Amino acid sequence: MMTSTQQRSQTRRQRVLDAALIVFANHGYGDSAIDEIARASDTSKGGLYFHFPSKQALFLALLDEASAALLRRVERSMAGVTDPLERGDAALREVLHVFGGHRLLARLLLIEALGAGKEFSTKINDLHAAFAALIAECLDEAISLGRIPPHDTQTAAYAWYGAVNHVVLRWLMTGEPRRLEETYPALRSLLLYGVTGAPAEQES
Amino acid sequence: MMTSTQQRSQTRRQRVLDAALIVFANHGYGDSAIDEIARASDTSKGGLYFHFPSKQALFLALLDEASAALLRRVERSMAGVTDPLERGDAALREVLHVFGGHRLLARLLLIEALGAGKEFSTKINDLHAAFAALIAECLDEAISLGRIPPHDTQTAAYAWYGAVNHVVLRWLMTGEPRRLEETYPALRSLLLYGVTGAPAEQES
Amino acid sequence: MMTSTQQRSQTRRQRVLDAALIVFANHGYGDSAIDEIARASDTSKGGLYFHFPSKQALFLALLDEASAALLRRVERSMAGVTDPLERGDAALREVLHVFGGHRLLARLLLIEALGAGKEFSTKINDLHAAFAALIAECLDEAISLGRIPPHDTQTAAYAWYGAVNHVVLRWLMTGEPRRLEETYPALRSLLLYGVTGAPAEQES
Amino acid sequence: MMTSTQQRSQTRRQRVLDAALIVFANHGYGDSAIDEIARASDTSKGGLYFHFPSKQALFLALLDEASAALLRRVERSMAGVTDPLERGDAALREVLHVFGGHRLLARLLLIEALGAGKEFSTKINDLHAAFAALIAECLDEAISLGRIPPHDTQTAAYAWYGAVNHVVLRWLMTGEPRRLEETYPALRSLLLYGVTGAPAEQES
DNA sequence: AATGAATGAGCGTTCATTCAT
DNA sequence: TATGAATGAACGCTCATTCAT
Repeated sequence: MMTSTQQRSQTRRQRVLDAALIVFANHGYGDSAIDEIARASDTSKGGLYFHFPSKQALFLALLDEASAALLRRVERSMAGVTDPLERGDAALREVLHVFGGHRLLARLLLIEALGAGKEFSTKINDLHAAFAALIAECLDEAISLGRIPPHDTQTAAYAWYGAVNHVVLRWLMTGEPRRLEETYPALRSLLLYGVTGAPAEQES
Repeated sequence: MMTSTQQRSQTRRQRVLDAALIVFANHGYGDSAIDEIARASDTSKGGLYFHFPSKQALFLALLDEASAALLRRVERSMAGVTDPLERGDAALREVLHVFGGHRLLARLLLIEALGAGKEFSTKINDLHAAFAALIAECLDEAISLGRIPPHDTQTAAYAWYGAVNHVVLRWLMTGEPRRLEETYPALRSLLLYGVTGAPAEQES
Repeated sequence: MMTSTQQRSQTRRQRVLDAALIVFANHGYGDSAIDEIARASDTSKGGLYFHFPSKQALFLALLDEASAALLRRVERSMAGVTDPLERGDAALREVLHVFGGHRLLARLLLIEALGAGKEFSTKINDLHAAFAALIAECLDEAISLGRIPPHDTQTAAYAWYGAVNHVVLRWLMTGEPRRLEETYPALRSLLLYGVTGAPAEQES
Repeated sequence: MMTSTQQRSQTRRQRVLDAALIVFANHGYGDSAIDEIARASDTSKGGLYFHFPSKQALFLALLDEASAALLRRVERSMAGVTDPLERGDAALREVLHVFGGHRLLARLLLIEALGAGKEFSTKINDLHAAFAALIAECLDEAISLGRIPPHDTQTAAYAWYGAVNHVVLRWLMTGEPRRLEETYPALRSLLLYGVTGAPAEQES
């Protein structure tokens, strides 16, 4: 049970994280000033430093939270879907849905976290690896079920995620297409059947 | 005909660009000091500023040069290949080959240029768009030849490039696989046939 | 009521202004380094920038303060003197007295502020205009009282102030005369009666 | 007799001085770049340094030339005028005439030369002293002729010149009055008779 | 817990001057 | 004589971090 003091502390901590998302996602890590985040969280610089020991730690905490939120939602959308390929499909839909609804989250994870320096690579690596594991698991299960032929599921999983990411990136940087989720059919088709398309329906 | 003074000037300009690639690719744009680039090019800071009016201009010139070199090589590898799908295949091989042989180039274009700030988005957008156009052209031609079914070639082209990029990214950040070009078969298969694999030979 | 923190902050702000007067007046605006002003105020560079957003702003604040102080003293010396010509006389005495006692203030306002660039012209213009207005007011009143004949009081007022300034300038640059206030009789006579001297007493 | 090579050298030297007047008068000493003067004189930086050993030397040469030209014209206008007070009057008219027709010269001598640093004070002092000597000589002669009563001619001469300067300054900084020479009557009256005006015409 | 004044290392940029050609 | 590439010291300013209150 939390005392009200602890609650207020948590609230403020969250306010800082919220502001940090906005500021970091808009200016990038290097061009974001602690001052601005403090101002945006209605806190003083000293207050911010009470909750986070350094700018780096704040950014890492933000990446942690953002990655975890994204993964949680994707995992939940996959839970309960028994067919492995449909599970991958659910992941695809959810990624597009989440990023499509959280432009800032997308900017943070796909753009700003990358160029922020080696200190953060690990975090981003972890996220990529977690996603790849999620997808690779689907593929491996599909293979073991004989639904798809065996292949290098590691590389395929990374490629799968990269394809999605890059489409999100285009949306972030050019604004096209207007609604990110419009890309779902094309992505689904490419990932399932490649550019050569679905196999001709049997029974010609 | 060039005077020897002009020749030395060009040489020095190139030395600066070479050093800039190394420094920017290793530390990122924000964490690279002009001082360090000057030192690495065996030049004075003032000398560097004689050739490039600002840090930003230097980075942009480097991005220009790197993008152009990459595109040139990929386009050359596609030239003369008549079959559109084989042309895409050639592009895939060449991208893996170039990046596999130029880790710094890969870091610069895939990692550091992204997070360096809005001023550089345009340049990176241009590169992405140029690649997408190259691939979309292959796909469109393949469609018009009846080799593959019609679909959203824009999105597919971005996804195609994104899949490749992300595999390169894994290689850059984790070192796996040891030789980037090992990913070629898996990527080729995924892009052509998706995760469901090549259609069973038809035996017409 | 001020907290002691705020008090110390005000103190430090004033220390910076004091040091700025010394440094700017001795080296001129362009040749004064912010570092030196910081050192002279027993402050860090960052501390200085906390109180003044730029070198220019610091110089402007200093000009503001110095101009206001000078004007305030001259206006006070004129207050309560009913005869307009005696009021002008009081202004003359006070200007010589203030500048004679504040060599740095004189250097700042008469020498360094002029050549510091167009950004500061406005400030100096304002000071000149305020002085001219003060004098022109005396002259206009004297005219309306019939004490002196009507003439171009604007130009006369600027000339009046210019005559004084230039004598101060000589004192600043050559050190002559030793005590600036020695110039009072000659200036008074020139301004009142010109080089042709006082009219022969009328003995009505 | 000059060889054509020497002539060309003199020409170029003069071109540099002409450009320097424009650039220094417009930006001030500190904010003028040697580069810009070189460009404005259709010369290279190295070429400029052939004629003048340093920026300081160039500025000094320019001040020398400008001061000498001004003094020469004023002295010529006074030559041949026998009445000492009319000689002062001629000087006044000529100063207003020269500055009124050479805004850049006026800026250079009255504004930019002052704040340019201690190195140039001597030059400006010399100019002021020369002017004061010119005026003081008139006054002394007028006194010895009994035309005006004896007084501190040194201070009066400086004040005389300062009054004129300040009116020129107002014209430079505010643009008023439109034609500088319009200030002549007011200045003449002030300098001759002071603010109390011409002695009442005899025979009232 | 929170404030905000203060610190100081570090950076991008400028520019008078030099010098090989 | 003249060119312009090169030098390097110096400067204004920023900002993550600290700390007295």
